[in-house]
Amino acid sequence: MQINETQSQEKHRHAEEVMQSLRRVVKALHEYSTSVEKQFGLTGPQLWALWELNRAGHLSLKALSARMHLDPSTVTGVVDRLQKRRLLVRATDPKDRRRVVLSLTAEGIHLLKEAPHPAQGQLLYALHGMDLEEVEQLNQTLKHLASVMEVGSAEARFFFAEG
Amino acid sequence: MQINETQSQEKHRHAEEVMQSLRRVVKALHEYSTSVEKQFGLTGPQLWALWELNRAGHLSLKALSARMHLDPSTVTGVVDRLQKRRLLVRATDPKDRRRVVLSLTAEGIHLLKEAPHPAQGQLLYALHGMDLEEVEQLNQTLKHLASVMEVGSAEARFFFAEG
DNA sequence: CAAAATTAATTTCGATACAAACTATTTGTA
DNA sequence: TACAAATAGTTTGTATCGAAATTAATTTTG
Repeated sequence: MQINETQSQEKHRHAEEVMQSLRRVVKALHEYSTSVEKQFGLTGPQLWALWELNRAGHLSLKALSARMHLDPSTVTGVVDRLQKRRLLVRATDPKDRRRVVLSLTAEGIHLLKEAPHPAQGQLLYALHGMDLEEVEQLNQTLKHLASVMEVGSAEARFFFAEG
Repeated sequence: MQINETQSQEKHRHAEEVMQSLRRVVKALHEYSTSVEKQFGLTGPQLWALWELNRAGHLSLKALSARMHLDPSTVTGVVDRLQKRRLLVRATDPKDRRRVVLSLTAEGIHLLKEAPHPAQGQLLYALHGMDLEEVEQLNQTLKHLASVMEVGSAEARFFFAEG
């Protein structure tokens, strides 16, 4: 098991660096997000919510939060702020009165046309400066990483001890 | 410029998926973090701060926030909570009385010995299930991405319009 | 059909995260 | 040396984020 031992240690080292990089990427995204906020008055998540809503036509709050991979309680807050600015409306679904159906207002649609893509210009810009091959690789590997991490929620709790 | 046009569009598509993956990864990390919190009473950032402090012996608040890629005002809050739990102490540097020097208490050192690695078991677990080659690739590409994104703060603001 | 379980959304609470404003101290300069 | 500029840390204010508890409506079950 010599090889596996060594590999495990190497992965350990890589994990720390991957963590660092993820932090840096998230921070860069945040910086870009606040610069957009100054121009459009919308934060990243707010813009993202509008975008998903526009793409789908209308969505329940639960459906929206599923698409955004966010907790409903988080999305409630985001929607609150968008509603306050009259960019979307809440309506009760008559078929199921628990459900809240969200749809864009004309104002919301108009604003979206002027706003940047929510996939974050910072990221677009960065990917622009990379080889297509590298971009595809990144996409592929990140997707793999995400799916493995989602599955491994329970197992991971008992894993760190051996690392 | 046919090829470059096509490449740009493809990168655009990839950007959206990369964004999605990043969100999913961050969420998975958070989920792991809260599961650790239940066992050790420490959040991810808190554990991370202790870890960095232990590695360095002692650090000013600014130095700690630099290592963590976090704003000093954020770290102030994290340190507040750690100090309240007597896991570290603040001391004024006599050579420069603006500086606050942080060091672990015996209790903090003791707790660290039982705690998991702050690089997040979830991530370790996931990387464990991937080929070493893929892990190295991911590390490399993410590092590249992070550095390009950090540099491109200003340029990116004017880039999204053309995307 | 009535009680129990489930589901959708919200509220509350605490942590993270940063910008901007502020205090205190140190350094640079005129 | 006195005054301006820079630096370290904190405070304040706002947004994000999720867990846990809550409310209201629907579905399942006994």
